Amino acid sequence: MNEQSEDAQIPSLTNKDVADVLRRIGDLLQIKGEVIYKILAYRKAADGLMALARDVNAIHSEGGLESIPGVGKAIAAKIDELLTRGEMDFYTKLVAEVPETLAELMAVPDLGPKKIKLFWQEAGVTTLAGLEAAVTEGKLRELPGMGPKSEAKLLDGLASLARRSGRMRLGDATPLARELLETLGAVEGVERIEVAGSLRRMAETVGDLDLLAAAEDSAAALAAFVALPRVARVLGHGDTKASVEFVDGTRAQLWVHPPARFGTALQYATGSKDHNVRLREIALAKGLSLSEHALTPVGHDKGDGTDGGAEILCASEDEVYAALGLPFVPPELREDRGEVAAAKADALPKRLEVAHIRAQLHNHSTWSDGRSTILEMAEAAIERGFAILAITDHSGGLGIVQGLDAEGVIAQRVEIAAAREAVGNRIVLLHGIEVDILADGSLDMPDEILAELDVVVASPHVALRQPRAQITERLLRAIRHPHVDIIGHPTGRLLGKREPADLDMDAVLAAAAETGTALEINANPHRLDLADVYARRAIEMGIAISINTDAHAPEHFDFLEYGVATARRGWVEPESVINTWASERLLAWLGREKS
DNA sequence: GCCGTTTTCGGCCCGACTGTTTTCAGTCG
Repeated sequence: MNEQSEDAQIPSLTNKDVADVLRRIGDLLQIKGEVIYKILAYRKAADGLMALARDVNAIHSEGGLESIPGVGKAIAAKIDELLTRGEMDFYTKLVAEVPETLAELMAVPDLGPKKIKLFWQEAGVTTLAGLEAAVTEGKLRELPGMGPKSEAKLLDGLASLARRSGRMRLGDATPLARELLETLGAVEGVERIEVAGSLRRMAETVGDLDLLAAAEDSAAALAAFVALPRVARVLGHGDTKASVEFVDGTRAQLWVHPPARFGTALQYATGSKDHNVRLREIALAKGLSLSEHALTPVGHDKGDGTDGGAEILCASEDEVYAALGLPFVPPELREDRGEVAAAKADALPKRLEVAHIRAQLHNHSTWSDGRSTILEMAEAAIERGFAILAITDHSGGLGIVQGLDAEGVIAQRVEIAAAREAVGNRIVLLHGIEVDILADGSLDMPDEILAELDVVVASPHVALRQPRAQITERLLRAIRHPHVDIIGHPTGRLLGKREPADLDMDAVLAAAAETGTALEINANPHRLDLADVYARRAIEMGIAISINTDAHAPEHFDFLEYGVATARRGWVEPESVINTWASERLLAWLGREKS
């Protein structure tokens, strides 16, 4: 267990808390007018903390802060101060100089550090409310670079900020993007169209939708894009790209490039920014400058137009990576988390595919909160080609959900048997349970019942806000329980709604590794729990991963692609995922004696 | 402020778009 907060004065800070402070420092320094690279360093350090699979407090107590990517001597000293004293002198002095609330203005679209500084110093604007008042009262009108359009843009931006509810979940963005691809793909002259950006990298949440089309003439595609019925406002419309805001506040942009340059353009637009920086470094080492348009020999005069033959055009991303001497790097890995080095060494993870998943081990029926009968779920699973389906209804302690008690489980056997009869040898139907991990760490079902079930998924549902020591101990008890095969959605997070439980993940992962208990990547797009970074650390520790859709109805099996994507982003290979195993092997594993 | 099969110092992307500009500044990705 993590020793911390012995001094009750100092609140325990999460990785996100520390990252937020660093990010705010970056914003305030930028408003102050500090050199851009110092600002970028703070943001990079914040990113490094967010990508961490370990608790920063644990790393701190080991003296390893500088091992965090983007954290060097200076930032490490500042984090140390923050974690040790709960305060950071540098930050205290900074906010005395630059009002802390100015950082929130950075979220206003089309408002950046220069204007914020101007408004602050010349008009006393320090808050969002103050900005709105200043615009409305015309106080900003006479400032340099301001005009009527800029005023209107600020009011628009403020309204848009108030409307926007943060980032979209992958599961919401994907169907929307597919619809857009279909519509825009049908536009005359569009030869190809793809999603790009964080959506193509299958990040768990997406800020806006990036689309990229290949066409010789960009005008038609861009015109169709800004004329989409769901467009509320056109934010920009140029020769090669346009950006819009939909009626629901979602923002989207479309780039159009010639087909011969589609590869570099797609690579560029997919990012991540840091991955692209790595690639450009490699390109430069080869005497090439990489842009969205082409690979251009350094020194090549782009201005005179007479020497254009020297450009290397790439119609596909394969060609871009090949030109750099690298194998294709799948988009999900492009986060600058070591994938470029792995590509160089030809050591990229084996790619997990949806088709590798043969078993679904966490599913519900009408016996708890599912919408379909056991047989309906089984038939749907057969249709999708699964070899094994486990029905794992909730145990009773959930309160809101009508779950099963011991008698209910026994009664359910009859229907399981009937369903097995009906499906014959078309699928292996397992009788399992999703047993609740109660607030005290005990399981909501007698051991003798659990012992007889084919699969036991143990999940936390209630009291997720317990203090770290308590909720961690609770999970550890479940992990060590002899009959628990899989821990379902281990942190209990709901994207955009509920923060993950304050778990000591080091302890959780160590216990899972020691006992051979599998950890779930829950593919429900509201959860995606474990998150990619933890999944990656889990497989490094030899922990078995189970990817499950937690289906409450047949169509929920479609969530599988999100779970698989999360696993890929965690560098998980097929072998580490028990759902990919041959049936005999998986059944033997489920029937094993735990250590 | 970070980082290194290109460096312990000198890089760290730069082009598109908009609005205010008569030649450029700010923002964004």
